[in-house]
Amino acid sequence: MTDRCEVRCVHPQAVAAAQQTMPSEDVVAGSAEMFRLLGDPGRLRLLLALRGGELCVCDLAAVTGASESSVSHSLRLLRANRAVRSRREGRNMYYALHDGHIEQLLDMMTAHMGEPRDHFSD
Amino acid sequence: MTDRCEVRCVHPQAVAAAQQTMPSEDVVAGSAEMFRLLGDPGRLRLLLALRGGELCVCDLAAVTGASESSVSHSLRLLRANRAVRSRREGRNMYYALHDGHIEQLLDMMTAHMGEPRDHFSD
DNA sequence: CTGATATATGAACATCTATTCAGATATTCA
DNA sequence: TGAATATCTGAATAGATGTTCATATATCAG
Repeated sequence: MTDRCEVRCVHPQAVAAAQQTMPSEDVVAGSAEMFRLLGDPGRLRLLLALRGGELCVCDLAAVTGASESSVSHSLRLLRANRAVRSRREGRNMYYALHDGHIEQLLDMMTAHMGEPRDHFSD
Repeated sequence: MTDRCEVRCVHPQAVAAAQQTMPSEDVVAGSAEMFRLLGDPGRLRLLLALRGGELCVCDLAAVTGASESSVSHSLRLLRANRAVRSRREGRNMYYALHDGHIEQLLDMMTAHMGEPRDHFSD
């Protein structure tokens, strides 16, 4: 990564300042990946359903309207990225939100989306 | 939407409770769309760069390393979904985070990603 | 063990998406 | 006006992604 940039129209100090506050590559990649997981309506519904407490796979399928196979695939992704954790009880697997951060993100976003929009901003 | 579900293994009261706390379809779709926008590393970098204040397109291209065309496409999406707002000054377009909610989401996620991970959770 | 149930998994496929490239638009300056 | 600069836009394309279907695994009841 060089300090020189190819373009000619830059405000150098603003660019330098922005580069310094940019999180590490790992944090950026991890954050993007987590946001991406939350960015699918099916997966998001799964997580929203889990805000009230743990549910098993077929419960989640019933709540969200997706197939159990699709739900299972989604949960695997979510678990691999620590968005949910799982617990087996007999034949059932119970899934829950992994931690409070996830729930905070969900609540913040849904609250934001529920607010009336301001026309005069662009 | 019927109250009856096709599967036989459900815990009916847990499912009913989860369905009641599920946000409206609009809120779910809007939230997913916003999360999806944040879920691309290129777009996420743009937003992170804007935490320190407004920048023009070629500044953003320089900070993130993406082409100006790609940046412009990304900004259009972000603006259409109210993640950023724009302001023209002469030949330059200055972009800024649309509101504090966006910044909160970014900060919460990057802070979460920066934390050390707990091995004993699954 | 055998059958039934709940979940997980792999492959295939159709769909979506981000980038690039070429060219259009808008603004400034001479 | 015409040249130069900054940004935008549409089309095309290569790659990623979510779902389905079929099948595998795991647990329990008898």
